[in-house]
Amino acid sequence: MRLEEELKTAPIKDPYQRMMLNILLTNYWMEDQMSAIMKRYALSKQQYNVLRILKGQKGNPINLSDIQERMMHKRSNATRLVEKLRKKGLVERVLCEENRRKVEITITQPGLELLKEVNPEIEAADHQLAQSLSKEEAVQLSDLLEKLRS
Amino acid sequence: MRLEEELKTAPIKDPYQRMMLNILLTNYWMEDQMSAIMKRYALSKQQYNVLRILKGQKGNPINLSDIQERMMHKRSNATRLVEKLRKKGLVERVLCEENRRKVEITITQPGLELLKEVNPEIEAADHQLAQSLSKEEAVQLSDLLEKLRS
DNA sequence: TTCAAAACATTGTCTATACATTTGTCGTAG
DNA sequence: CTACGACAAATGTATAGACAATGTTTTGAA
Repeated sequence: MRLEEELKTAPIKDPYQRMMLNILLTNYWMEDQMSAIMKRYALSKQQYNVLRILKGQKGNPINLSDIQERMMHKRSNATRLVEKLRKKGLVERVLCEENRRKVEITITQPGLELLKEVNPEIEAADHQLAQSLSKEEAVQLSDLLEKLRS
Repeated sequence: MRLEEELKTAPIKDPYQRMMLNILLTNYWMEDQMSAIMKRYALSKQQYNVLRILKGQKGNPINLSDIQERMMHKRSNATRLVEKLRKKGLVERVLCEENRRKVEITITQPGLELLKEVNPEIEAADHQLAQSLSKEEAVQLSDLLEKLRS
């Protein structure tokens, strides 16, 4: 949907500024949809993000600062995020013995099972949201975004 | 920059999910940069957003629910946002006499002057951030995003 | 005419985020 | 061996955001 129409604003002439606003708006649009799913599982998007990172570890523990590095929102507080996941029994914290400054985090069985439930829904939502684009267009969009960030 | 490299994750095969993550990541990347500018003017991104909407009104007042409708973050709290801007003297609130449920908001002279200072910086930042894309690519990216949201 | 519903805005509360500071641990130069 | 800087995590605090509940004013149908 056309940016100006959606924001009910006058035409934005500068193509770069228009692109930036389009990215912001699309992001909000996506988060709107996604948060509906997350909410049903009582996960914030950051919590889901962390769980996915842990799953990507395939059983290997990872410490807090490495989690933080892999999160999108670098500024959010990994300690408290993980603590919330721990209280729900989705992750485990173990003090690292070799280097006691570090804390190793692993996903638990219940955490894995939760992901097994949530992931297909997310994937379905991704497809549903993206239904107006072909696969080729999706690839093209990724390419442009990656070029933008380069 | 390649998504997987940036998130230090295994290859994401599904092109739609990859695109979605790319949008999220690009958005974070942009907000990171933008918030640096906003902070120097002590404006949150939503506050800036509201000021821009008001400026787009060209002096005509607009009420709170119309502001909310034009904001990207529909869920944020227009009352409190505007109240913060009012405390800084950037906007004015007048109770609408014809329909006393409404409150009319207008941008003040200091508000306009602040925008006159901030906008060029934002525009410059937009261009600087987007320097790796041609104008044509920026247009193409906007088109794809708008098609995605259609 | 009246009153229930709708429209607008405000307020309250809980959680998330940003940012700075503090605490505990390690490595190493002197 | 020890003092200091760097590192990793935890904590404190202020602000923003989400969401529900509430308070007014207007509207429109019975």
